[in-house]
Amino acid sequence: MSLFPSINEQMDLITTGISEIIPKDEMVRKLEVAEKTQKPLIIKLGCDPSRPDLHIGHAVVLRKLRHFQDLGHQAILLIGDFTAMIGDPTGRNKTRPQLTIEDARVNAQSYIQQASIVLDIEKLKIVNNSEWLNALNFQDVIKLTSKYTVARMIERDDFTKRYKTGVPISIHEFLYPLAQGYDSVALKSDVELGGTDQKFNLLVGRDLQKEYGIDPQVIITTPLLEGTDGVEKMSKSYDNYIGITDTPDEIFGRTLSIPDEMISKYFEFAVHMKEQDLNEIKNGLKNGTANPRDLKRKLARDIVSIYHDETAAFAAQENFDRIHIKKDVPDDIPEYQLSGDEKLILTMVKNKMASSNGEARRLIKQGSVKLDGEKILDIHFILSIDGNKVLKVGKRKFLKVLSV
RNA sequence: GGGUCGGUGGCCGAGUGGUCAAUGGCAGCAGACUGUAAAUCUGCCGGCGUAACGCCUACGGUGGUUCAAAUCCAUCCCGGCCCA
Repeated sequence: MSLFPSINEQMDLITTGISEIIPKDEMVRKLEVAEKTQKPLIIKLGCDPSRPDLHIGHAVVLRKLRHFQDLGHQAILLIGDFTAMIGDPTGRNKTRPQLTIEDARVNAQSYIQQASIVLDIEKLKIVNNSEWLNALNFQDVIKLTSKYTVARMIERDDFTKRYKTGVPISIHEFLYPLAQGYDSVALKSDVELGGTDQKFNLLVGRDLQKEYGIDPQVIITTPLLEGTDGVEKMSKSYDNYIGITDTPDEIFGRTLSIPDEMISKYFEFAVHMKEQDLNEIKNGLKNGTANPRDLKRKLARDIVSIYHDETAAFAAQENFDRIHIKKDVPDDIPEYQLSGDEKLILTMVKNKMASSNGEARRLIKQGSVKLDGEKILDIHFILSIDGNKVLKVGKRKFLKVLSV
């Protein structure tokens, strides 16, 4: 009995939902060796604990790692606690902030917890790269740097750009790809996963393994999912993300806001829909038989279902309809106990419906504040104790004001 | 080490003695519209108290000149580029 499914079956799963696999025949060869020796392959995925908030864009590659777990291989989640102190320059036009090891630790815990929604945490091996990178002495580092040339390093787009436009590049940033590559040496990884933006770093790992006399890793890149704006890659800094830990209402609403052209890409990579169903959707969109609105609602429900469950998905849809279509009040809204007469402005600031008194006034003047459906335009309005009321600010901030 | 240019609000970037809480863009927020939290248009967009208005805090740090400084001077810190 083999530990693994057939090579073909494995390759089918491995090659779905990815961007590139380099080189493909080596992947097959490694699977053959695994089959022969009955030893699982070591699959490495590095994570950067400088940003602990996972979104469904991260989930694309996490799910790929999960695929390898499901095929019986050894998945390793590498926490870049050491490299976080360097700061990954990838895709940046400026130096990334460097973290302290303590920050990195705390973030890593949160990362792992969120990742466990996607991964089989029981079978997952988690390692910190400080384990071996801390142990390197200066001589080791020099040896490591001697394996790579400046010319190859500045080939990288982001470095080239920064160099040309006079944005500073610190020497330590050159060390990041080398450190990440050294991780592959230390782990003797057979495969390393990463987003397409990680291609350079992944390839460095492959090169370094060769230099250190290790069978070089295959690299698999997954596409970067665009954010809800459909343009920039999903990222917290663009505020176009759907967080893994977001509430069902948030996930639902944010998903609906993606541009129509993104629908099938989201089904493919965020939901990992089966090819057959996916084709159906693509065709429906192409020849106009499918309504993008309905597809998007399904997409939103599917995504909520992944990170919560189906019941939550339908509840979120109902809430959404109530607020945006029927312009009604959602189910659970925060409550606030009024203890006496209070200026409306104060209530708004206290309940974080406005960030300052000035903003609260502005909101009132702009006619975005409603009390029990009635527009309040007087910035001096006083909330008094005469029964419970619902305060609405903007489109989706609600507060139940209790007064007894 | 030398030369030179620069450090402005969340970000980018104008401003070079008073009319500057500081043009413009991005982001953010609100309103209208929409199948949508998208797109578009309009408005707002440092803080505090208002009716027009006032006050406080801000233009790398510190100290100065001046009735008056983001703007001038001194000094320090940080960065880019060029030369060595």
